[in-house]
Amino acid sequence: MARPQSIEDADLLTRLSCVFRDVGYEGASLALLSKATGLKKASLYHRFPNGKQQMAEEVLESALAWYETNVLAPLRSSASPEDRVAAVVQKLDVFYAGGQQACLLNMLASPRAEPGPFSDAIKSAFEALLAAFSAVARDAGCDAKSARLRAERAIMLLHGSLVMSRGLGSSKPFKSFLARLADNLIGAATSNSDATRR
Amino acid sequence: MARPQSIEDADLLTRLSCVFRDVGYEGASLALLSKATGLKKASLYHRFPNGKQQMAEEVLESALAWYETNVLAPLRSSASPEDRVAAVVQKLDVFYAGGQQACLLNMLASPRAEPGPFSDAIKSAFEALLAAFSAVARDAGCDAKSARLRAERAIMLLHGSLVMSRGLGSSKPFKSFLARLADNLIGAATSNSDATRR
DNA sequence: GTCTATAACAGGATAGAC
DNA sequence: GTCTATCCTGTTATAGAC
Repeated sequence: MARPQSIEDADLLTRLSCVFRDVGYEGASLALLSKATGLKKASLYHRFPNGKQQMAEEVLESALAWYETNVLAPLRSSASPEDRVAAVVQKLDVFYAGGQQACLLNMLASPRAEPGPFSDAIKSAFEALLAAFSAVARDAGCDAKSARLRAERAIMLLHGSLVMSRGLGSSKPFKSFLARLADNLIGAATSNSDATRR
Repeated sequence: MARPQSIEDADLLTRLSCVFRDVGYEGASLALLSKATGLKKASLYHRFPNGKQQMAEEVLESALAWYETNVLAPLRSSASPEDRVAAVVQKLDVFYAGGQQACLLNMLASPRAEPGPFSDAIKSAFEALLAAFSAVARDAGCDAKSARLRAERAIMLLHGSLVMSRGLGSSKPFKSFLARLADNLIGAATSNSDATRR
């Protein structure tokens, strides 16, 4: 080609992602996105003909692909539950930059129930993580019901810790979540007696 | 006065609050705020000379006052820990409309660490809730350290359940959080042995 | 593929009539 | 106190040169 891309697709999406995660969809102006990527607005439109919405869509898609590879797949591996969770803890720490980067699922969520261009992707992302966490808890000895409860709780703790970290301006809540994830998910899983306990 | 207010302050703040909670600060355009309140833009500026920021500030202030009266004060009352938590569960269900309304602490939070006009209020709101939850856990028999961990966990679960409810378009996660709050906060509080457990 | 320039519009904010 | 009308800036989006 005459003129090469001045920035690779992957890098581009990463930089766009940072903006959306920092300020959300409405807050992400083209000026901001342009500055973050080093590309002028017109160049961004060349890469993303449908504008900001397409950028957010591809950023989300890319993030979910990363999640699938680095979080969901390891959770489904044949390693021991302990090893799987330990690996995922590492990846989550990277993905959320130690609690300093918010989650797109929160920042791109739609008002109340329904519509929004991202609702479907967000919903299925939650469901996929729920299923993957449930599976590892079951493999650790939980019955189906308590495994699902633990998975649900783990997701709540993940997102809650991110919200709290952002609100307090400290990564401590997120770090604390990571430190306790294994225990929450697969600790003392005696397959019974925990459906109604903490 | 010649012309009476067409809407009372409290009602006005409630309606503004709904918009900010639904779409966040950036997403809350004056057009949206105007439609939600029935007041034209100029009228909103008459009530809030500093514009949108002042609206958000007063909405936040008002929400925190409600929280103080209906959540924090009951948590500090002299009733039994069980009764205090039960009362708060009721109030939280109302405040978050059964999980259908997001939390301002999440929707008004600033990018990354620092600045933002709401950061300080948000931070101290988290700290106040942390202290109040801790106190009730201590009164239920937890030692200081595990009480604080339980309080932190409860806040994570609260906000995580709200994020999850919004993402899934279902109030189930929030309802599930409410159902387990008492157990998480004051269940089986034997004052020891739970600092490193789930 | 990237840029400068600009169009078309929405957003926040104000002036002044009633 | 509320309104209509208006201003100005920032935002999204496109055209066309290089």
